[in-house]
Formats: sequence, structure tokens, C-alpha cells
Amino acid sequence: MFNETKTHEITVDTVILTIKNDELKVLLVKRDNEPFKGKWAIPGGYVRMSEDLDAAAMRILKEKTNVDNIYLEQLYTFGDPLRHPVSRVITCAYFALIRAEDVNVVNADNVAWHKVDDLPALAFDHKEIIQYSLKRTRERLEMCPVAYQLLNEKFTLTEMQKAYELIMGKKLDKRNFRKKVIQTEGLRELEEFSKSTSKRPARLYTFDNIRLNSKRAHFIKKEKKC
Amino acid sequence: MFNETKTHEITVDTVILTIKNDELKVLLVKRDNEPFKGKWAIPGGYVRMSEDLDAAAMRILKEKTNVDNIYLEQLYTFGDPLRHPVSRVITCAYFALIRAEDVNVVNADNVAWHKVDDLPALAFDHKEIIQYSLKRTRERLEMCPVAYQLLNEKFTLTEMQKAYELIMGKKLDKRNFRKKVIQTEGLRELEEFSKSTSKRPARLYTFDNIRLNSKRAHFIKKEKKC
DNA sequence: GCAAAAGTGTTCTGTCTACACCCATGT
DNA sequence: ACATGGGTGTAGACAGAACACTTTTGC
Repeated sequence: MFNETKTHEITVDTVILTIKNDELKVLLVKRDNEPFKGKWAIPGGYVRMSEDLDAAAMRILKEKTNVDNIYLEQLYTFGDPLRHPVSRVITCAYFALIRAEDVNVVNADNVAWHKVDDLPALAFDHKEIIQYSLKRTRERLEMCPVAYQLLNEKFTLTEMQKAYELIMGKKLDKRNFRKKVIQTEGLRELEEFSKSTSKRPARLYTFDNIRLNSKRAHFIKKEKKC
Repeated sequence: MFNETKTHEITVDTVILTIKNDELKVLLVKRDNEPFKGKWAIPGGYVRMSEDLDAAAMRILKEKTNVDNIYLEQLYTFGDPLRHPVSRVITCAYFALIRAEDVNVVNADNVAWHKVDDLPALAFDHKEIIQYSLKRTRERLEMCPVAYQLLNEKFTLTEMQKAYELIMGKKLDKRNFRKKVIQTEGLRELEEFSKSTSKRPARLYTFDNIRLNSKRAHFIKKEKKC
């Protein structure tokens, strides 16, 4: 029995979501090792011996995408003994929303954004993990204005609404959306306007002070507004 | 690096909550091994090599309490490298609500119910795990009528309200509670009444058909009423 | 008949939904 | 002047919160 416990392996895998070209996308890497060599997978790796799970998720995210200091949250731990075809690997899944521009990924052959509603065949149970991350992201979105993770520092309400609509997968009413969102704590109206690319310029907004970090994210109070 | 991954150990620990003597209690076991020998801890154990995490949680729960077929849900995975003073042990925490009478525990010296608001010194990070399980239980309670896990098959609305009050840690309005709860899907009014122990008999209710199980609990739809 | 818990409605308030038109700018 | 997206308010439905008295039983 003691021997049994020695042979588990534990990884973290992170679902990285962004909005690009008005589509909700997930960052995938092409595996260059067996099993599932050549298949797409969400970025992940082994947890080091003296490394917190959150830290491992951060490190791997940084390694693969060069992104730091973002909303990163533990999602679920997947431990089906058959999820890995060769050995026993338990994975602790995380998820994150990021700005596509902050990612230092050239669309290399082995790292690319994929539309979440048009995924290729994925390694392991990664499709399930992505599906679940979408569900959780939607739940978060209903409670907190986490979408600012996806937006530039200054953004218009229409941009924000588009982000919400893509994540929720449905159209929202413009007036109701604005009414709700403007009473969000931390949202600040600026005296600046979008450089009107062609139409009427839109007012810009920003978020003050909000820097959620994933450490002990579960102790963040659940309030009406986060 | 490969060597590093080989030395993780993974356990599951389960927070088992019940109501006993009008108090919210958690089941603790006294450790008879180092580390923390003699300290109280939530029941847990090593995940076997070919065992799903949910199955491991179920098995250990069954071993320690002889309880089966209950609302068991994955809580969070705790991976602080310092949470175990000797080796690296990552634990996947689960939680459950059960009826105290279903538990086959004589109040032996090494297994006992403890009030959640008056806990002894606990091994590892188990205090933190219990605190978090309470938070999640409250969140669940706001969405679903999970408290029936704590109640007998037939119960009065006052009993149910007491369970809610103990978990939420505050008094609830009787009329509002009843108004809300009677429109819960699955709750059925019986033509039976409590054998009036001294006062006016109360109508009994029961829950139809609801048997949540923990497998894929995260795919249960989040509806207004579960 | 009285002590003790069971049972029952209404009002108010805030939030969510549905819905349509004018405004500011670039071309 | 017109095309395009920016910006605004109101009415109805619904849910949650506050609040007090009558009923049924055992003793």
C-alpha cells in the first residue's frame, strides 16, 4: 500500500481563455511527447516537489504564455484512473482569463488559440476540463466583473458587453447591461473617449485597484459585487 | 525532475458535517500516527493507485463512518508544500452532510463529533479545510435544498428550518422560510403528522427522487432551484 | 385554561426584464 | 445627409424582507 501511494503523479493544467477577433478562444499546445503526441492539449506540467499548486499553475502559465499577475483560479481536480492511458496522473485544473495581446505567442505550429466552440480532438480529458471551465467562468461572471481581465486598461462599455456576450453565449440588453455594470464598485468613468475610428466616440472606463490573485482565492468574500 | 514528480503523495480528506443536539458538528478522528499523533483530524487517507478521487473519498468515508450514498462533493485541493511537516502530501478535500444517526460511531476515544465553532487543535491545515467547507455548504444551501441530507426521511418544516439556521449561523423568518421552501421541487407534503411529543403536531414532509451523487457533481445544472 | 410550538398573508422594496428612440461623429 | 455605433428611461413582474396573530395539542 505504501508503494501504491508512491506512484501517483500530479500535474496542473490551465485553461487560458481570451477573446480574439470577437471569438472566445482557448490556448492550446500541441503535444510533442507520447501519449497523445501531436494532439492538442491545454498547457500543463508536473508540480514540483516544493511548489504550491497555485505557484505551479502560475509558473507553467508564465512559461507557456509569458503572462503574470492575473485572475487564476483552481477549477477542479480530475482523478479518473483512466484519464491517462499509460500511468496514473491526477491533474489539478486551473483557469484564467487574459488579454490576448499580453500573450507572447506567435502562432507557432505548436501553440495556438482555438475557438472554444470548434475544438480539435484533444488529449486526455481536456475537452471536459475546458467545458467545465466555461461553466465556472459564466458563474463567476454573474457575480463579479471578472471580464476586465480580458479588456484593456481603458475600455468602452460596448467592449465589455461584447466580452460578456461571448462568454455567456447570448445577447444582452444594452440598457440593462449598462445599468447593472455602472454600479459595480471599482469601475471608474474617465474623461476620455475612444478615438472615434469612424463613428461617435465612446466614453472610456477603467477599473480601480482590483487585482485579484489566485492565492486563497476561495477566501474572497462572496458579495453581490465582488 | 522526473524523480521529483515521483515523490508526491496524494490523499483525500473529507469534512463530514451533521447536526446533533441542535449543534452543527464535524466528525474528527484522533491520529494514532505521526505526524500530529494524538491530534484531531478530519478523516482521510491515501488514494489508491487505480481509484478515482471520488471513489477514494467514498471508500474512506465508508470505512470511517459506515455511510454510503450521500451528497459528497469535491471541495478544493490543498497543495501547500508546508502543509505536511514531513513529506509532500497534496490533499483533495471533499465534504458531506449526513444524518448523525446513520453513522456507526460510538463515541470512542478516537472518533467523535465536535462542534464546528469550538474545535480542538487540528492536524495539518484541517481547520482551514473545515472553514472552507462551511463556506461552500452555505453557498450550496442558498441554491439547493441540500439540507435534506441532514434530515430524516420524514421531517417537519421546523426541523428543516433549524438545520438551515445552524448552517447559516443566523435566525430565519418562519413565514419567509416556509414560503420559499414549499415551492422547492421534490418536496412533498405528507398526510402524516409528528407524534405530538407535547404540543400541536406538525405536518411531515419528504423529498421525492432526489439522490444526488458526487460523481460529476460539477455537471449538475445550476438552476434557481436545483 | 395555559404553555408551547404550528401555521398562515400582506406590504414594501429592490432587482431583473422588455422595449425604442435620439445623439455625435466620419465620410 | 446619411450611416454607424453611442447613449438613455420607464413600466411590469418577481423575489426577498419585515412583521403578529390564531390554532392545536398535552398537561
